[in-house]
This record gives sequence, C-alpha cells and structure tokens, in this order.
Amino acid sequence: MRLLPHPATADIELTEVLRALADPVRLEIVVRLSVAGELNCTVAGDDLGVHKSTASHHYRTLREAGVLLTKQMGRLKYMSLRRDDLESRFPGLLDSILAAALTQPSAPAATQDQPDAPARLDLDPAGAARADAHAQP
Amino acid sequence: MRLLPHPATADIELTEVLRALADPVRLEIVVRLSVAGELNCTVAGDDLGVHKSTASHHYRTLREAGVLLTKQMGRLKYMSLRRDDLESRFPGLLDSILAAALTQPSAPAATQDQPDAPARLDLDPAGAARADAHAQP
DNA sequence: GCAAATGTTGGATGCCCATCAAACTGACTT
DNA sequence: AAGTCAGTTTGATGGGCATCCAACATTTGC
Repeated sequence: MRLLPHPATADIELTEVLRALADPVRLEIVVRLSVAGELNCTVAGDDLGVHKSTASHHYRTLREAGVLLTKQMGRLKYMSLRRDDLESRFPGLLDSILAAALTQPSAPAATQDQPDAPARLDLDPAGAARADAHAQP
Repeated sequence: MRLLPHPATADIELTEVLRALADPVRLEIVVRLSVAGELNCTVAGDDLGVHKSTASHHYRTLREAGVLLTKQMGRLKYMSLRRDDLESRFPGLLDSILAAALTQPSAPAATQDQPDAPARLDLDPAGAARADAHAQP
C-alpha cells in the first residue's frame, strides 16, 4: 500500500478547491465519496457519462487541489475525501458544499438510460469489495 | 432606482456559484462586498489589477451566478451580496467561503506597487458616498 | 509467460474564459 | 449642446480545460 503525492494541508488553496468542486462531474465524484467513504476509480466513475480517461483526469484535479486522498493497493486505487484536512483548513466549507450538493442533485448522464430508476446513487455493491480489500492488501 | 435582472433564488445553481467564486479576482470582489456591504463598480474594482472592462465582466458573472445584486441609482451602480438568498438556498456556504477567504487573503496585483502598505483593504472612503447616495436618489 | 483488469498518459480537438483596448451608452453637469 | 463620468459591449487574443481515443504501465490470475 502506498500513497500518491498530495499537497500538504497548509498548502491547500481556497480557489483551487472551489475550482475543483465547480465541475458537475467532479462534484458528483465528491458526493459519492462522501456517501461511500472510500471508492476505487472504477466504482467512483461508474455511470458518470464520461470516458474513463476523463474521470482519471478529474481524480488528478481533485487530488492536486487537496480534496481527496488516493492510496494504491495492489492493482486498485482507493480514493477518499480529506475531510479532516479540509475542515481544519477551511472550517465548514466542505460540509456546506456537500449539504448543498445533496439538496440539489446533479443527474449523471448515464441515468438517462433508465428514466424510471428509483434511486440515483447505487454504491452499495462496492461496500463488500472495499471491506475485503482492506482486510488483506 | 432600478434593479438589473437577476436569477431567482430557486434558480441559483451550486456549481455556478462555486465557479463564480473560484476566480481570485471575483473572490476578492465578494470579500470587499462582504466587508463594505455595498459598493459601486469603481470602488469595488479599485486596485484589482485588471482593466475596468474585465472587472465589469466579473460583475456580470457574479450577478448571473446569483451571488450579487446590482441596482442602478442615477449614473452609478451599486452591488451587494445576496446573503439571505444564498443562505436560504445553500445554508452556511457563503459564510464558510468568506471565512476561508479572510484567513487566506489573496493579494491584489496593485498592492505590489506599495509593498509597505499597512492594510490591504481600504474601503472606508466609499462609506460616506454610499450613505449620501442612498439618502436622495 | 500470457492474458485480463485497472488506471494513467499522450496527442488532438473544440470550447470556454480571463484579459485588454477601443468604441459605445446613459446620466449628470455646465 | 457639449463635455464628463460610470460602466458596458464588442472584437481580438491567448491560455486553460473537458473530452475522447489510442497506447501504455502495472498488477493479478491462469
């Protein structure tokens, strides 16, 4: 298990964080991470409506802005929000943005394929896999 | 006195607000408005380091995102933050961003002309003018 | 070793945007 | 009416960015 390079908490800049979260796709990724806690790239980017390389680009943007933390475990990379770091640097910021995003959900493009889908967020299938992955890297 | 067109509170979108505030110049404008309450374009754009037409473009962006409100009084236009509207739409969002921006001040470009300047925000001179302007339009 | 799975990287493309300069509009002043 | 002030609009320009596709790197499994 190894961590990818991230900016130090003190180096996180407000405008970079805001710019990172101002993109609907990236905001959706952050919302998913806030719900699931930790996701690998495939699950986090599922049904986002963008190519996987585009999603990878967004992960990089979010990581370099200091919003999320990425650790590699075997062939998978798990991402999680830097909640504590962001809270200490910009108190209340992430929470208010997440709360706002949850009251104003952005429809992922792929959701249009099934207009009658009851719920828009379907992250549970990854839960078991995550738990397993953490047990024995 | 007449108001310029603004989006309704319910139409304010989170990503638009974040995108509007993700620019250092626009964030500085918002910070100034949060301190002064109300400013005309000339004062709000003073020492920002950008051309006045660029500043005007930023005012438009902020207004169309629903961040600020503009009313014309005679030959001047006064801008103010839509604090209540934003608070009701995205509770805590603006306050946390303003608090973060105040702890991490962005240096306006023109400040470099006077490196020994004691304070970076000099908005009081407009205070009297504002009060006068409101008395008798 | 070979193949599959998981992401990343490297063009390529097209769009959006921040910026400036100049011209313009609207309102007040003389 | 002419001039001035405050701000906007209209190109023009340059840079950044979101996106895709294809190729690559790395790890795991047979």
